[in-house]
Amino acid sequence: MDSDTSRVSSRPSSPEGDDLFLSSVKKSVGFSGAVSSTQIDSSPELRVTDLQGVSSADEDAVTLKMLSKKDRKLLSETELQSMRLKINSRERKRMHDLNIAMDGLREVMPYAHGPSVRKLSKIATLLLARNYILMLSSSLEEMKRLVSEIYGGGSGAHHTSFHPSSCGTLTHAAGAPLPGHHAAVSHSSHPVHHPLLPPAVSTAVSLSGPGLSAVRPHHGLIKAPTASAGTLGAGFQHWGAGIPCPCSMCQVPPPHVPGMSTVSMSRLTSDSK
DNA sequence: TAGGCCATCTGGTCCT
DNA sequence: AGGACCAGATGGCCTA
Repeated sequence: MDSDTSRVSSRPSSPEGDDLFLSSVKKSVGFSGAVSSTQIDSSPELRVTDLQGVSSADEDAVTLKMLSKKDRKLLSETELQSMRLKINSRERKRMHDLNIAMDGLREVMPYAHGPSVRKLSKIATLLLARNYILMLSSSLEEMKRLVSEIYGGGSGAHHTSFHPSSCGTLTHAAGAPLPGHHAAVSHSSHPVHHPLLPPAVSTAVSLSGPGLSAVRPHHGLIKAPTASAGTLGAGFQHWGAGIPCPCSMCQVPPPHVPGMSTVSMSRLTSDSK
């Protein structure tokens, strides 16, 4: 959702000017080593976004990286510079890939897409994604429960016939939402259709959530979370209709929404050492 | 002008 | 050894 056109265009997350920079560097600097690596990389005009095409510099960097740290101290300015440039290039590429992934996440988020809409910030994207996943998980659970009640014939229709319609699940599709609930959501300019709900109960996934109070609302697109937004850890919040209901009946933990601690990221676990 | 967001550089650490 | 990952620092752009 590259909605922030002005910003995106003026400051693309993807280094598209690699070739241009490469040529400019070759021209103006020529890898003579006359300019420090800091100067080269920091200068907008001389920024080298991808030096992997520079075979000579690359070879130097590879060769130099085989040397010990002691040896590196003895390296010439040019050699160190080449090394730095290559490392910087890799880091840029890594961050570029991260931004691509972030854009991909934005695209699937229930948020207004369009050239006139500002792009979600990274933190907002992550938090919205989290809330969205929680909402979907809750909805799925509710679906399962409903299906089991319908076809299972169980007597435990604990609240199929009566339940706050604000829960925003299929159970309440025919009901009118509670005023309070909707008031809490109402990103009315960016309605989001609940993936499991008919348009009549479509809702919006709010960014309000743990830590979000510190996130600046995106320039009017995202209403600043109200003080009513509690912590997710204490239970689901009423981010809005369609958001997991906090009532005792609905407050079923999502079918194992993997928290950060359980995500199979060896890196994360190893970091706790 | 202040503050938010971002890209980039950089040095360090960890993993393969 | 080489690369990935991370976090701090820095500076630019944009909006309120």
